[in-house]
Amino acid sequence: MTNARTNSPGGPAIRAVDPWLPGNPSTRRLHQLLSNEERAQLATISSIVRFKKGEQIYSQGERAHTIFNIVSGVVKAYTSNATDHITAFLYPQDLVGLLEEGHYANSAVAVTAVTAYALPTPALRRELSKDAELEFHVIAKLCHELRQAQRHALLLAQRHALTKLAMFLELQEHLQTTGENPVAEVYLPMDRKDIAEFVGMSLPAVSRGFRDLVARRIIRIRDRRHVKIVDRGTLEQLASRTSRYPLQQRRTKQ
Amino acid sequence: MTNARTNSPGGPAIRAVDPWLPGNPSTRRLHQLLSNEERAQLATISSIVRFKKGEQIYSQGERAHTIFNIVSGVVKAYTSNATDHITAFLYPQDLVGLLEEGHYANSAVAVTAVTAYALPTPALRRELSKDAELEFHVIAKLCHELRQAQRHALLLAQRHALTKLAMFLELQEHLQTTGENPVAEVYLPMDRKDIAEFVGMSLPAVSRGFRDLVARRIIRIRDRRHVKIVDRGTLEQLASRTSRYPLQQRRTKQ
DNA sequence: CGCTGGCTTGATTCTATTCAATTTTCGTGG
DNA sequence: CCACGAAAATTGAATAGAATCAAGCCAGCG
Repeated sequence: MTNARTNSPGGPAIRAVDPWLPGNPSTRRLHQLLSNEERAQLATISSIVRFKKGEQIYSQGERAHTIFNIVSGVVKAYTSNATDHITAFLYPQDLVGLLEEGHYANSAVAVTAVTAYALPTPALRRELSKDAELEFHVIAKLCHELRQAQRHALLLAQRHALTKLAMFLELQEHLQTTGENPVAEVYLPMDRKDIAEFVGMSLPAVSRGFRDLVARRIIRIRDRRHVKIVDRGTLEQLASRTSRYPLQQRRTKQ
Repeated sequence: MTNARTNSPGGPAIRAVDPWLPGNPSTRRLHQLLSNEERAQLATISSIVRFKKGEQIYSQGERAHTIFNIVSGVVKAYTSNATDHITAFLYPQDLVGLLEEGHYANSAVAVTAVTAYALPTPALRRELSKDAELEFHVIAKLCHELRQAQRHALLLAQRHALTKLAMFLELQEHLQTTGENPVAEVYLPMDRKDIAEFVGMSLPAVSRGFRDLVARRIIRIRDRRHVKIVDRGTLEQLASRTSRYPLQQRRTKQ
């Protein structure tokens, strides 16, 4: 881990859907929540750190002094409790380093080369307590991550390999969509094993899944890490495939 | 929904593990985070609401004006997107009513009779912006819910019915543990179908799962909703059963 | 007392896991 | 730059386990 006490392009940034006031549920837009002033303010207490591909960022249970804010690159967060399980893939403008009583609640590894701001928790706390607006932004981000985790859970609850993979691709695409343009290709920085651990299936099943999606002309694979969605209609249909035992309507008294 | 503008026993309360300063990872204690003053303060902007068993509390996509803080009873949060899927069971001192751009991000139904504080979001925002400490507590609670969601995901990623059920029982037991005493019996307020939707298996599979746990003398079932854990050792072993394809160790450069 | 809804159980089918063998990719050193 | 070796990914065949469909059971309630 390289550590250089430099303030750099703009300062920390947080990307999320604002839970509070705004608009209509279909337009769900990701915003950069911090103002330039806030970013500058946070920059004063943060330092830039770099990690090589595959490098450990922190480990579960370690004393936590730092929260990270990704500038570039991709990080995976995982728990190695029983079966290895990837909790989330984290992209630029995400916060990494969830705490639990002053210790990290999961582990994190750089999937690609990563640049990040390191925010010392005590200084961060101090900064937050000075600025309610800033604190709101953190709350917004946490709500966002919570929803994200719930979508992940929804994915894991699916029973068909293709459904899971379809949802996975849509998730990744969504994460990579900045602003308007709906990226031509989904970029998959992680390897197949990581995907398997994220979607909760075996590695061969992931492999077969991709093969089948290609065979059915739903996606095209340029290269292990670049997937083009050819037939979005069918993909969405797969992703929301409803086939679960008792589809008897649920009652709602009153 | 009965609505009575009364301030009542103590005011809103939040239960969570404090992410920040404290202690050691094994002791992980759930605290009541709000001081009496804070609770009183929140009580002034909140009203008490009651829901009957089975009553809808809010629905996904609705304009959200209110966040709920459970006083007594149990709530289930779910998405009905594709396959029905229960996101979480919520207990007293939890916050319900996750927002996304001013709309509810999921639906909620009372599993038992429920009493809750209704906190109007604008007033809540105002109150929060006046009090940084209070805001910290909300952040702490969100971190807690996030971890909770990740545990749920870990459960869903398991492939064996018994493993899922074992984890489920431990989760519920943990939620019901107040303070020191490790409750004699786990109380399951939800029906088998709810459990099925939470753990991501079919209803018959849940039924068989419980039957097998009983047959193997790991639990005892007094009544549909009261389960006693007899052989905690084996249960934990099941819950952390490691059987997943390529258990080759993962490398970590540097 | 019989009905209803939640729950259990049985038989079959389906799909992903597993184990194993093979191919491809990629990084490294000659 | 190419050749090699190791890691990643793919593929095949057999198996295990849960979903599904369907029938029966039990408890609570009018």
